[in-house]
Amino acid sequence: MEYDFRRIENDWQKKWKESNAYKVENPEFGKGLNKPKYYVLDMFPYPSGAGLHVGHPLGYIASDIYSRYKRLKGFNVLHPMGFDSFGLPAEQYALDTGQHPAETTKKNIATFKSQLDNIGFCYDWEREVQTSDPSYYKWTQWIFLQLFNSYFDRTTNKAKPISELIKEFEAAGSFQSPLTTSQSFTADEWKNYDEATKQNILMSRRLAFCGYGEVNWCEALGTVLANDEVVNGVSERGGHPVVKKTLRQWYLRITAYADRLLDGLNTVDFSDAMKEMQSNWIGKSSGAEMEFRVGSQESGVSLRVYTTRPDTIFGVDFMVISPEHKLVDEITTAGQKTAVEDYIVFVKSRSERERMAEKKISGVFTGAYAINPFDGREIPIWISEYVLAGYGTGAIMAVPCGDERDHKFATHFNIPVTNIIGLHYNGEEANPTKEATLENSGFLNGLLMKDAIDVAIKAIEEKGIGVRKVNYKMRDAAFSRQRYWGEPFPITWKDGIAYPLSESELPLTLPEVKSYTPGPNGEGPLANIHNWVNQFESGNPPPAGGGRGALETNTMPGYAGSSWYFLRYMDPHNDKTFCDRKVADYWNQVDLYIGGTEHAVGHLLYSRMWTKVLFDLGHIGFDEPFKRLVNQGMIQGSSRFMYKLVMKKIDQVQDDFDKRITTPVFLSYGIFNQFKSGEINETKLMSLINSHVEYKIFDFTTKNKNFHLDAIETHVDVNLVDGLELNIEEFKQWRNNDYANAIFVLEGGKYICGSEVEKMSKSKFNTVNPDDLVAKYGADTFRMYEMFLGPVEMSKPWDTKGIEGVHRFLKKFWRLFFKETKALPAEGFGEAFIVTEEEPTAAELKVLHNTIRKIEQDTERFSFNTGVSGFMIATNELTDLKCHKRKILEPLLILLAPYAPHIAEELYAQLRHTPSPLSEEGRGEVSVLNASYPTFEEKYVKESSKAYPIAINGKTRHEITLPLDITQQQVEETVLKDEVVQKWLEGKQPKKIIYVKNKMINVVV
RNA sequence: GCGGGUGUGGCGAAAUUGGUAGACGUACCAGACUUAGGAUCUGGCGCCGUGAGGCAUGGGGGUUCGAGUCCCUCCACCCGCACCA
Repeated sequence: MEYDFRRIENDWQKKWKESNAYKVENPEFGKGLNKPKYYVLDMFPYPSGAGLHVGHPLGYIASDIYSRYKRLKGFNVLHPMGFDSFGLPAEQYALDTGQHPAETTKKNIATFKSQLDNIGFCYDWEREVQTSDPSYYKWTQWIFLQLFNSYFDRTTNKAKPISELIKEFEAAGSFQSPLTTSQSFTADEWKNYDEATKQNILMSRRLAFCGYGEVNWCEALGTVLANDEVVNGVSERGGHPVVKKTLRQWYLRITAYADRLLDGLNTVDFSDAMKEMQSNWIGKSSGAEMEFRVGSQESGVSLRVYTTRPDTIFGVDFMVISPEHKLVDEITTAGQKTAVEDYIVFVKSRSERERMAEKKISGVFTGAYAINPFDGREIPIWISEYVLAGYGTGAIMAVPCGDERDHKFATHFNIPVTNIIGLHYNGEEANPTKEATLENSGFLNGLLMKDAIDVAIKAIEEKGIGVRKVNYKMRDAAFSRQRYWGEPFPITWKDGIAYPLSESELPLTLPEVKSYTPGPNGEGPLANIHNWVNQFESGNPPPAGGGRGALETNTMPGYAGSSWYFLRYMDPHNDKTFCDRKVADYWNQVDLYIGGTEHAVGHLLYSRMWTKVLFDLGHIGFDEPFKRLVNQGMIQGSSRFMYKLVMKKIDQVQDDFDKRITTPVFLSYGIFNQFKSGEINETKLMSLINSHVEYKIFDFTTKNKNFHLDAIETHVDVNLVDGLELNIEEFKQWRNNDYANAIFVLEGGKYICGSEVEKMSKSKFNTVNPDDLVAKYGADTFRMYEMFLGPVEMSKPWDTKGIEGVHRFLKKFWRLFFKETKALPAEGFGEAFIVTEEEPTAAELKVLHNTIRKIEQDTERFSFNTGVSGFMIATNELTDLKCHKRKILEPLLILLAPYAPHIAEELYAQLRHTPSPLSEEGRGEVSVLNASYPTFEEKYVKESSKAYPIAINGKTRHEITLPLDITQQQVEETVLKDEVVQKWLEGKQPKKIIYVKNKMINVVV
């Protein structure tokens, strides 16, 4: 009987669904309370219109194997899936086509789900979450209100309800609480403030707050973006230009958590690269902030700088302030006014991108001088782009002998350099060392720089001109978007004061709209829906109405819903709370989180922060969401190119003269290269083409001087190419027979394509759809092949070619159970089934137990590629042994079940002599899903002897089989007696014989 | 520039602690069985060499009885950050 994967996979997927085989119970409701829990999570997908390609399931398959493995190992495994279904593309699509984002999202989710189900994942779909579902975003809004109603208490480093801050203000004013806004007040003053003042002060302390600030505005998308959504000065999605703009926005006070986000990295198992990316993003540095008096004593103007190297204070040769600095106008002298103004104009004329692209040194002198507080030196103050307004104080003290940029600047503008590190500075380039002994440095002379840092800070503090200070690169996260397709803020505004909706009013659902175009003044589309915006305004009947003002018209960003979804899976249908505390305590942290590196600084930081807030407020019992993170590599596309002949007008780069060629002509890769290199000229090429066809394909001759022949590279669908060879017949039918008459200039009778590794995308025609592969080879083959490609963490280009090998393996595995005959015997499967009840031999048991050990180890350490190879080896060996014994095959099936669940389930059922698919009675009881993992037993794989490699001076020359319990002396005797060894010794006496038990023997001459 | 990663046959890759480099699979070559093969099976397959043997894990150096693995140095490619004071 043949391995009929289509029938098997259909049957079992249906059965599993009917029997709810993947249902996961929470302990309260189910049995199995005594099982330990294990939580495996995939980064849920954004359901794009393009559907899944073969790159997506890589991580899903790995997590699915691991989940199934853990289940067989006796764990209660939570392995859910859902959809991150709010977001820009659906809305952009709505703008273009008028289709409601909810509609397209629904359609896309259906596609994704069917694609995922095809592959046979063990998700409990009853736990599915969709971030755009009101029953889900009700709780996203609820968590937002927690953030809104909390502040970060610096003394305990924890979030606390804002009501406690109010109590504190009422009792003691602002003085108890360090780091208040610039204004400080007494308890009495607080009580006398009007409501607006009070609310303003409170707003400046909330974890989710609204304020004015510079944001990344993307005109093309009509919205602001968070810092991690801007890449190289353009939007991550779409690559549109992004500019700085001051707007009223919501923010998350993630900076308050900077230290805890950093410290938390020590408690989780993430890759070094991932931890590094996150800590770079947070960008903590410590040093001092200090004031320099500008000009004379009487001026009263001072310049505040931030430095990590206060030890270099005597090496300050100039100051630099950013072009946007507040003091620019104030300190610029009359003489420098024009120069400074010109420079500011120049800076403003350049976009962020240009600024990044060319790093030329530029700057201008203000004419003003600052005074070094320790030696009274006059220090010129310059303006330059290389000092950023957004970091530190927007001003620096420049120490050219120790800082590369300062040095370049000094050299460029001929500013004299003070050397405070003696021979460590060579006059040519800066030396940023901390190990040098200070010179020319007043009271710091003779100190090692790294020790002087602290001494200097103390001196600065004693003088009252500055303080020790920690700085972060990370900014508070912009949390509002001027879009429709996102969670509405449960906030109304009245007289400039934000009022939260009450919990019972959630979810605040999105209104139906007809148009998705933005509202006035950079507001989102919701601003146009007046009924909706004013639903809580007086005029509407209570309780909703009541004069509470207009709703906030921004919506939350894409990362809102994904910042806590892992909690909702635990308790997805709870309508009393986002996740019951007892349930959260049971499932606890995600034990294993699998996803791509692209979320290193966005999603991961946000969800870590939200977890910490929910922890601080007592809603959950852990403050890191993900115990272990594994990053799957990206599967790149392997693009294929064809070379199409075109006519180009002389001097014209772009062309549309294709029309002049009446029949498309494609050059094979080699011909194309020869043509490009000039080995083949136009005339020769024409003759090559004409030898293929009798008719003329050009409506003019190449003699026409205004035109010349050229060939351009175009993508061709990788699915039409076998390796590099184009399937010409299939190609002719591509795109509705567009190329039915195309002419191909071949090499060696074949059309060879060019190739290149690129990102997998529809526009490059290099995507491969898992559905096609599943249809052709089956889900089990597909799963195992994806794993067989290489280590999960590694990026690699997709190549369909090797899939045959994995498929052959499964067929061979099948033949351990069934005789392969053409037709099904009339009675059914019985005839072909060749499994026996015989006792296994030692050799067979050895194969089995070696395999148990290998698969278990490889699965544990995420080495699925070698795991698959382990199955192949076992199958090859058992085939050679002609082993068809149940006692060997049954445990083997359990090992295989996580990797290839369908075939394992089918054969497991066959072993139990039940008809397949299972009869009603048998269902559930015999499923391989509920089997228990076989136990490795050392005794079956123990050897009594080993074929030792014999090396002479480290080079393997020979092999001798020796018992394992042999002594060094016996080894030496046996080895020296050996003829081959004698030959290599050439009569000399060995200096030493190294014997490593069970490894090797080395004879040193 | 800084940080992280990777470099092994024609290709994807193995080698878990320093111990027979190239498992497993593809591709390719030869053969068997077949009306047929995109089925299956057998054998070969790092490079040079008829052979003995020599050379091989990006290059160079080192430690060691022994190095793909450890150390130093250089090179290439990929990813992330990029004037962060």
